[in-house]
Formats: sequence, structure tokens, C-alpha cells
Amino acid sequence: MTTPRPVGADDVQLGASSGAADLAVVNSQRARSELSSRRLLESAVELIAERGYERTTLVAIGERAGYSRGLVTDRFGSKEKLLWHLLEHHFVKWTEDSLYPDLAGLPAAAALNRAIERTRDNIRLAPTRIRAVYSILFESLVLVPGVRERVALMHREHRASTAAMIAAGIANGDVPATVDPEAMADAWVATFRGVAYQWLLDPETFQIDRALREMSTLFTPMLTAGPVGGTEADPS
Amino acid sequence: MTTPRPVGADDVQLGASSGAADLAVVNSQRARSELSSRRLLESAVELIAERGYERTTLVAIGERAGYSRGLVTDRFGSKEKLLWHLLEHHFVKWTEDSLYPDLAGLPAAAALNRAIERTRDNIRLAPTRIRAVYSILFESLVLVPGVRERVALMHREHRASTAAMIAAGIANGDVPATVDPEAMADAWVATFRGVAYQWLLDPETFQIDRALREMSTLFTPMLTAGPVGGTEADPS
DNA sequence: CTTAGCTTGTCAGCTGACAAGCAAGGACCC
DNA sequence: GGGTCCTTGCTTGTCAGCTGACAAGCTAAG
Repeated sequence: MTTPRPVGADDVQLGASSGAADLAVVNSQRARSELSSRRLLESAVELIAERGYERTTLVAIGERAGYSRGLVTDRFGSKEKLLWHLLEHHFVKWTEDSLYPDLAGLPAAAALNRAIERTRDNIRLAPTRIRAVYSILFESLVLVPGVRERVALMHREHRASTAAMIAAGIANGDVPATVDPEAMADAWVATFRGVAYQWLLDPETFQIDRALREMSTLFTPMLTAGPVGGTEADPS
Repeated sequence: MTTPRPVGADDVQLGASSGAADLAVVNSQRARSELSSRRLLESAVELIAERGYERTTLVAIGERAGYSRGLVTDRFGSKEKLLWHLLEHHFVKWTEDSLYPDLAGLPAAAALNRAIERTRDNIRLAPTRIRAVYSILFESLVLVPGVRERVALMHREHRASTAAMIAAGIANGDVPATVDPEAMADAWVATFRGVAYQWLLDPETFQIDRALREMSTLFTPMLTAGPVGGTEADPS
């Protein structure tokens, strides 16, 4: 038995598949374990995207990755630790390291539109990963309490930072003073999650691009201090 | 063994607890079975609201209702059939028989505000039942495929009827012609679901009343053909 | 030879389903 | 009205399938 040596946050670059290197058999032990860890994570993400976390079996993860059923436990310690790894790595880290910096300094309306664009790009580029993330977010409602609390905290922070952004916009006149920052942040995050929910629920029928566009149509005027109270109804 | 005799849709009026009758021991067999069915459904709803469907055990349902573990299967046939019963009874039936008629004939903006009010009332009056329903909606993403398809269908219909309502509003001038009915319906349903999600996720912190109010603030102007493009910014 | 990577054997806990059985209700007959 | 017997409501015994965890062991790297 190998001592459970949890994969560090930066051991693995999931999604950045190094392509041909997979076959150029570098048999160094370090390389082997990195490869297998990456494959395990990929399998896990795929399976979670397909059927959620609870219905995903360690056996299934191992087999799809081309290994045995025991490797996941050996690598990550337990199934739940794997979940935490995915949660922190794919969601929290992405939000904090990639999304937030990208929005920094933008006026509120522009920032929210940028967030929409980023989401659309992500869905186009890595739909499986996004599905897996959202799957976990929704499933967290009925998982181990700890996970739900973590996700709840993420959302609290997300609402808070959105509200802060809107409040800043009010302070320097970009956003109408009639807006309630916290309430608006509630609605913003809600719409985002609801769009994701419907997409997961019914990928074939629900047109997520249209829905994201509509979000922009809906929120932009509310966050824009129009020249004189225009609904932008008549740009002709 | 008793032949599995599934409870008919109108055998049981869940929630309409007849109060004192519980103790006024009417030992008629018919009365006994109605009482036990009602109690079983109540327990199931409570437990699903607390921990979701999959983590709810037949043993737990029976025990909480004051019966044995075997009764649920005997009454409903299987755990999954119980789920279907709740789904059709609590959600579909409520929407079609109670909500839709209530909105009929109202202008779009008024109808949507009425839907918000109804939701708020429901949450105040029967929070547990509402939590259970939403729990099932979100959990359906990772349940037996059949359930998910049913829920997806419900949402398709819900979007369609919302879009139709908006389109009708455009036709008779209540709603600005710039609005895209389908896209608006997408966003509307999305916001509703996202508000519910955050409420389930974090009941203590998320202020659902505020969020519902903000939904109104957000959608009402978009669905109202203002006198002359007013954002309703200044009602003073 | 030592250690790391990975596999396989094995086990225990849980859960839903089903069948057999018990006790109380209720209809029918006298 | 009271006794008999069938029916209904409910319980308990039991089982099989699944799954995550752990330990021992094999193979190849170093």
C-alpha cells in the first residue's frame, strides 16, 4: 500500500492535455503518477458531468482512466477528498484567479457583461468541465453538509463582491443611485445559476446563448446611468 | 402481504391536516389507511426537505411517520413511485390547477408579479413543502433519467406558457415590442430557479424576500410599455 | 535492494424489495 | 345480536446488490 499522498493543487493541469506526450512513454515514476493523476481527474470530471458525484463510482473513474478501481483512493485518500479537490481547483481557484482579476476596474455594467462572455467562452471551450462544476454546485444541496456549507460560502462571497462592484459604480456615477446593490447582486447571481440549471436540465432544448444574451439585455439598462432615464427603447 | 394499492391522486390531502381528527380514533380501516398515507407523505416531504430524496431512507420515512419501514413500499409500490407521486401531486398539479388559472387574463407584468407574490406566500405558509419541491427539482439533475426528463418537460412548458403570455402582451400593446418573448421567458424562469437555489443553499443568509422584490424591480419595467420610455426612476 | 506505482482480495455497512405472518376490522349468516 | 371467516392494514425476517475503504502483494524504477 502506498501512503495516501494527496495531489497538490498544482501537480496537475487538468484540461491542458499535453497531447502527444501521452504516448511518448516517459517511464519516470514522477511522470507516470502525474499522468495517472491527470487521467483520473479527467475521468472523474467526465463522469460527474454525466451523472453527478454520488452516482459516480470509484470503479468507473478508475476504469475510464485506464487504471484499476483502487487507484483513486490511493491517490486522493477518499472519494470525498477528490470532490474537494475538484471544488477548490476548478471552481474557487478559477473564480478568484481568473474571473475576478479580469473584471477588476471595469464599470459595473461592463463587468457583468464580461462575466457573461467568459461564461459563454467556457461553455464553448470546455463544456464537460463546466457541466461537472455546475453539477456539483446543484448536487451540493443534498451532499455532505460540509460541501454545501462551502458552496454556500462561495455564493455569499460572490454576492458580496458583486454588490461591492455595483456600490462602487453608484459612488462614481456609473450606476443609477436607485439601485440596491445587495438586492441586485442577489438577482444577478440567481439569474446566472438559473440559466445554468436549465442548461444542465435540458441541454438540447434550452438555448443558453440566447439566455445569456437576454441577461445582458435585462441587467445592462438597470446598471447604466442613462443620459436621461431612457429604457434604450429607441436607438434608431 | 397486501397487494400494492397505489394511493390515488385524491386519496390524500396532504397539508390539509384535519387537526384533532388525528386523535379522535376513527378505527375504520379506510380512515386508518388514509391517515397513515398522509403521515407517510408528510414524513417524506419533511425528510426530502432536510436531506434530499436519495439520502432519505424508507426506514426513516416509516419511523418518522410512526410506522414501520415496510409500509411505504406496501402503499406506494416502491420508493421511486413515491417520488413520482410527490412530483406530480405537489408540483405539476399545483402549477396547472392553482397557479396558471390565477394568472390567466392578467397583463404580463401583473402576472409575473402575481407569480412572485404566490411564491412568497407559499414560502411563508409551507416552507417545508416548498423546500422539498425545489430539492427534488435540483436533485432531478442527478436522479433516474426519467425524472429529469419529466422535470425538463415541465420547464419547457413553463417557459413556453410564459413566452406566450408575453407575446400576447406585445400583441395588445401592454409590453414593448422590443422584447423577445422566448428569451425573456428563459431569463424569467432562470431568475426564479436561481433565487430558489440560493435560498435552499443558504437559508439563513440569503434574503429571499429581498430577492423576490428585486425580481419585480428588474422585470416590471421591461414588461411595461411605459408612457414614454420611463425607467420609473422617479415616482416622487 | 529499496521504494514508488498500481492492482487485487476482501470486508462491512447500507438500502430497497419482497414474502410471510399477525392482529384488528367488518360482512354475512343464523 | 352474536359467532364465523374473509379481508385489510401493518410489521418483521431476510436477502442481494452495490459501494467505499483498507491491506497485502506484485512489478518496475532507481
